[in-house]
Amino acid sequence: MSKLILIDGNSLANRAFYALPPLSNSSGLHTNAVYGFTTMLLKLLEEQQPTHFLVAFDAGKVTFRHKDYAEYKGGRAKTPPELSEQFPLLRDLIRAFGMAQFELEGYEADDIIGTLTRIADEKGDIEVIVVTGDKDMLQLVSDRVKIALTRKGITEVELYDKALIEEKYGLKPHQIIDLKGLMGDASDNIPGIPGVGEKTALKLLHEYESVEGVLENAAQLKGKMKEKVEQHADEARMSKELATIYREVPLTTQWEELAYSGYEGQALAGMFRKLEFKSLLEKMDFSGGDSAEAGREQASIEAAVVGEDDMAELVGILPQVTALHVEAAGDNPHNAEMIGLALYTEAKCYYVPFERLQEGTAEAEAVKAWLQSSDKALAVYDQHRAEILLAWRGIHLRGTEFDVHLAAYLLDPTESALTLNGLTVKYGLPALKADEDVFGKGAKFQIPALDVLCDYLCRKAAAIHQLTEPMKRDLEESGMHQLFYGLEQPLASVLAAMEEKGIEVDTEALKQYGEELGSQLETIMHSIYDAAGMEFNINSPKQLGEVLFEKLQLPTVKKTKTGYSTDAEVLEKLEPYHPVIGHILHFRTLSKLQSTYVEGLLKEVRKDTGKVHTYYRQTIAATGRLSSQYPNLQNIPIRLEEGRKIRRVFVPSKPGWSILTADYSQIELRVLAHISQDEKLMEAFLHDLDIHTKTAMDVFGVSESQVDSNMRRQAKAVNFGIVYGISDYGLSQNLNITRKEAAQFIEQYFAVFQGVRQYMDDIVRKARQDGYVTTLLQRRRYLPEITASNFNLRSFAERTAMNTPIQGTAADIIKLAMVQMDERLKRDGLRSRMLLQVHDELVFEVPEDEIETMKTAVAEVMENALKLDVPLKVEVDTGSNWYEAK
DNA sequence: ACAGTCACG
DNA sequence: ACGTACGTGACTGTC
Repeated sequence: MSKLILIDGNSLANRAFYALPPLSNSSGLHTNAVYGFTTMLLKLLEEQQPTHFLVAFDAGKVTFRHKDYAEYKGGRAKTPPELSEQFPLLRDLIRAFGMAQFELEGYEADDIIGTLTRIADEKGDIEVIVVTGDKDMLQLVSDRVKIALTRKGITEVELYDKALIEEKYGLKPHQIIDLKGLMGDASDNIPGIPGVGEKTALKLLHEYESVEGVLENAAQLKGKMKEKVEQHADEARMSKELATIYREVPLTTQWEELAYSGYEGQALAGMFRKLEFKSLLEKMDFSGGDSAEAGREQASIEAAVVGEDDMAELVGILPQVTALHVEAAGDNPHNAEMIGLALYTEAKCYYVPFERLQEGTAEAEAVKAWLQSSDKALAVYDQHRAEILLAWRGIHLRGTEFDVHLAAYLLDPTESALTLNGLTVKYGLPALKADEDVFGKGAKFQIPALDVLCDYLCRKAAAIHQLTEPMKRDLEESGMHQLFYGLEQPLASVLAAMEEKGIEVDTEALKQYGEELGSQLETIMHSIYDAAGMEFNINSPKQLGEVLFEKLQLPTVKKTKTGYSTDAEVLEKLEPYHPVIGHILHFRTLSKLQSTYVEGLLKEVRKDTGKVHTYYRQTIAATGRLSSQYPNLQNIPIRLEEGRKIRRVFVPSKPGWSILTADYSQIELRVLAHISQDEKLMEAFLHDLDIHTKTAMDVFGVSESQVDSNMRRQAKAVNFGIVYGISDYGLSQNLNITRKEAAQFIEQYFAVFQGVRQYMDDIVRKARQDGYVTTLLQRRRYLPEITASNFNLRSFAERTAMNTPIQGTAADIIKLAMVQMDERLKRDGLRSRMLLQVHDELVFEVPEDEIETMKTAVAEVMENALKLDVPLKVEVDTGSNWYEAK
């Protein structure tokens, strides 16, 4: 017996679209409907094992139903673009599944399906399952035909046969159209009889069988009901007609064309890769088939653990090694436990437990020398991390030519995982396990048996090798070749060196500061308990909320998902109401300093060196900035004097040396001036004016002497807003003014800085057109949500489109300066060392005799790192610690 | 693991 | 009308 599955394509696509959260691939295509559709198809194939398959689609805007009834489906919301753009993908997907698909101008999918079920009914010897979200289709149910109605979600369906319809409605399948004739259907704009809903309609049908039966017997009805039925008889007849599926569509399709014999793995895998359905790719087994190019099956690879006696063989094959992987346990490479190295050659892969390199044998030394030699071109995964790991063990890795991790970041900086496993999926390479699956996670972390470990790490090295060519191609295609080789890759080594060097912390001073904070906190804590009249955990927002808003009955300003908001903004508004508020604000400030900057920092100081070694993350921030961890040295307090004092504990590592800081002044606004070519803004920087004062003069239309501190403050906020991708709401929040006033400021700003307005308009348009924005150095960020119909998502993407080229170009510039400064220090044989980067600031430690040289050199390098049409300005300062150098 | 809060540019 | 300024990381409390 044959089994035919008929899919109502439009209905299912809609279902999937609204049932699933937004989802898009890296080129900005929305894919949630396609994803839902895919899971549905896979489930049907597995559970039903059909012999025939067809997906039917609606075609043409106007069907015969519109000709009969112009309002048909009127008032229905237009299909959002996020969905309509998925239909072509859906077509491709069905093709990749090897299934028949069909549409016919002037007919809807349900008419095609209705016609096929009629043919099946006549033909006999076949079972049909129709999959749809449309209850009307129940009218097609027969002995041979069942309807699978989607329930919540997408893959869950309820299978209706005659018995179930009888049980649920007490109706025969053909009476479904009578039901709809009476009750109508708001979503298709089918009227029915007003005031008749499902309950009444069913009662009437149980009594009179059909619409016609009800109308004939209208006289027997009572009161309002009688009136309604008589008045709307024509609507009822028409509604029934509209609801009736047309089952005589002139189909030319031959039965054989619907035959389904399964999909071809490579075609489907290719489609999944295009759509970036990573979880499906990983879950499904696409092996088999005759394709020589492996597919995703776990090919067996030649892998060997290098034992003490095998070192000579290893040394022999070193020239053939093309890929290297360094594995260690722990997130922080500065204190991670080394596991070992995997060295890949075309013929065989070698796993080298790290102990092999520490045996002091001639062979071990040869391997170390090889690692440090520039005379090779290896592919690696995360060169920066590998360099740090090896550097702590006295090995200075060189000769790395390509880094698939760093390349993956440039190709899509918003991708959060960037795991090797994820990359193999994306590039259709043999499956690789996730680290978590091999090592376990958190407390369960465990290094597996040697053979498992060897196999896994060798597979990693093989994957790195195989990813290299396609990823280089992609980098080239997106114009980021130079960014990679000229900037990011050299930077990785510069960062590793800075981090390994570390920065000295005066732990005694830090502890003393901690004690002062501790006694102050103690005092404030008691003041708070006294003022509140009770003791509670001030650090608990929940308890604090209860005290302030329930016990003390203070007015609630703002709420969070879970309760009352007690953040600084709220507390500042409450300050006049109760003396406890001021204490709480102060307590918060000091307790933050104590926990994060005293205790937190002390934990990160290495006992052996007395230094902290932050880990700069080069592949985290979507804009191209660095981030800093363990500890984060990019958010050390400065704005408030109390916190700023922390900076005193960051000191030079040698007596008599100084800390030198160099800040870019207004780098983002200068970048904006260059990108937008705005005349006024460029002129301001060409004359090196105080940009906020100048903005105030222009926006408020006053002379320099008339600009008071408040005007300057407001102008400064406007400038910030411009950089962030301005909105009146955001500015109004920041300045505590009304939205209208904020909108006025913005309008006045744009009236003066017309080039900036032009840039903002252009960049958003370009983002919509290309799906991404770029920095001056071609760093790219995709913004799939720029075309969203959801206002919030779209607005966010628009602001990001405005901000990313600015913030990202500033990041490009300081990165360039770092690489150039590193070269400069080497070239001039200076002893000064670069210690930190804080987005627009570099920190060095310098010996006394290099202070003047360095002041000049740093400013020169930073100011000329990239030539813009406005000058870059750098302010340099020195002092005995980070606090004094500013 | 997540939410709330707050430190920085 | 919609409701957020852009980009990060660390700590505490709570579930």
